[in-house]
Amino acid sequence: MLALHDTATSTVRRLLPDGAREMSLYVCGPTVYEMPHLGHGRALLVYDVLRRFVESQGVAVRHVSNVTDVDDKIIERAVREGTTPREVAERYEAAWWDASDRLGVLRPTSAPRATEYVAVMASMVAEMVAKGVAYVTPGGVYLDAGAVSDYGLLAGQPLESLRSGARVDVAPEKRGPHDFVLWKPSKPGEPGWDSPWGPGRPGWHTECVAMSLDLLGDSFDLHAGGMDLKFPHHENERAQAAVLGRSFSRHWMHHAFVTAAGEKMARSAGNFTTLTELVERTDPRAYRLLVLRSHYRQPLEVTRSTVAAAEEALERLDSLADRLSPDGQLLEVTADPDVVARFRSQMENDLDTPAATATLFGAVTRANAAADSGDERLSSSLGGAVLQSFSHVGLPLGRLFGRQASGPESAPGEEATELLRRREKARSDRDFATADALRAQLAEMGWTVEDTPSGARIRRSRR
RNA sequence: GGCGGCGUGGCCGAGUGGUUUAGGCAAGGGCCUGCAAAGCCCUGUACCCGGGUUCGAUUCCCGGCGCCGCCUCCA
Repeated sequence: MLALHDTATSTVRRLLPDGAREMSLYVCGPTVYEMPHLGHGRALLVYDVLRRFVESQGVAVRHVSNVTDVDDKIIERAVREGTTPREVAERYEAAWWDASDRLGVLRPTSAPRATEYVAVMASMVAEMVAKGVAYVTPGGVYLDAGAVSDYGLLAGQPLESLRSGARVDVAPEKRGPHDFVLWKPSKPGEPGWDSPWGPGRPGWHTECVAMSLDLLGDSFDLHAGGMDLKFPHHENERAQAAVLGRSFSRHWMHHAFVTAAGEKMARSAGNFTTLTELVERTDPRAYRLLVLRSHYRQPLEVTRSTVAAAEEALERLDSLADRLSPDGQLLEVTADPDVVARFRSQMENDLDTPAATATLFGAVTRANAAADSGDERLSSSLGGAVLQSFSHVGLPLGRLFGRQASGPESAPGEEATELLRRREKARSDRDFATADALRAQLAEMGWTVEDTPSGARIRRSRR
């Protein structure tokens, strides 16, 4: 059974009860005011791997992830560009899903937008005001954090030691330093909705509570997001749920960041590479492999060179897949049960994807060795376990799945085919000078030729 | 200032009180090949520094040094 690190208890503990057939998952989604970057890509991949793995074990996943489409940053950008917040949000939401799709990430089962939930959020705020745990000021409606007995659980330290206002001014109307805004007034011209507290918009922390409770129920299995969301965002979500008497998430998962030259990659820091750029430049599966080869709670350095190394590693995997199954059809073989079991138990141990992929790479070597020595049964069962296990975490193997497979460059054109045919002829005539010249010509065109016992094979060269 | 984490061979990245040990990429040697490519085999005496515990520490403890994250919007 899958055990996962839980931020609330700082322990690795079982995620689902025995015999569970369904899992409910809430992942905090993006604020759509800028292009998604590599860090978002890692988030997308980490939770996609989790979801697919759980599903491969026969558990259905209800996966909700929000899109924040009303926010100060969106408004700022719209003002700067002389367009509407709505146009900005639509543009970057489209970019988000496009990048997600290209990474091979499953869409959430629901992806609600903040603007679609304003009424629900407003009534939630009203409920908190009615209960006397929230108060109204000219600068907005605030939740009294003091009303929550265990406020600060996810922060992992005493509240007094938090440096409120150390880096940013505390709003003067706040009664307590940890109080946070539930509803903020809109200035004229900004997006706003009518409310008992005047035209305004909901605070960010209210969004995810409203959506998760509404779509997953009062109590659900897992709430997830980046490390930076632990506090205050997730803490504040908990606070609202607590105050409303809802039990909320049973487990909290937080993943570590992508770093660039050791520093956190962030849109606000400006040190980011766009996800769109990555998936255009490389095989998106390489990024998934890179993510799989590190642990989700450790920072991951993503550079051209680490991505390139992942592409080479992927090449090794694809080669095996093609060797065992040149037509791309998964072989009807018994996947080696030891490899499958080992992979599974490593995955179940807090998603130990580095160990699990190491197991698979070990099986790749053994599968190739078996194939070299003509043991087809062994190589297929080992290789089958590799292909099956990787597919369970969203990584289909074989060059048919590579980026070239879908592009215009995927298949050799007439010219390349003709050169290859002539080279085969020259080789059978033992005219190696001509054969080598033709191979060089193909290399010029970006093709690598491999001679196999069953004839020559051609594939795209790496540059 | 508080809290959390990190420092591993050329690079990325796991892990562990001692036998053989991640794994990938890159590099060198070999096998295979007409030559290659792919594949297989072999090769690196890595664990920030200083103490301590121990028969033995990269792994545990203490003290340094360096780096990063959160406490503000942020995956």
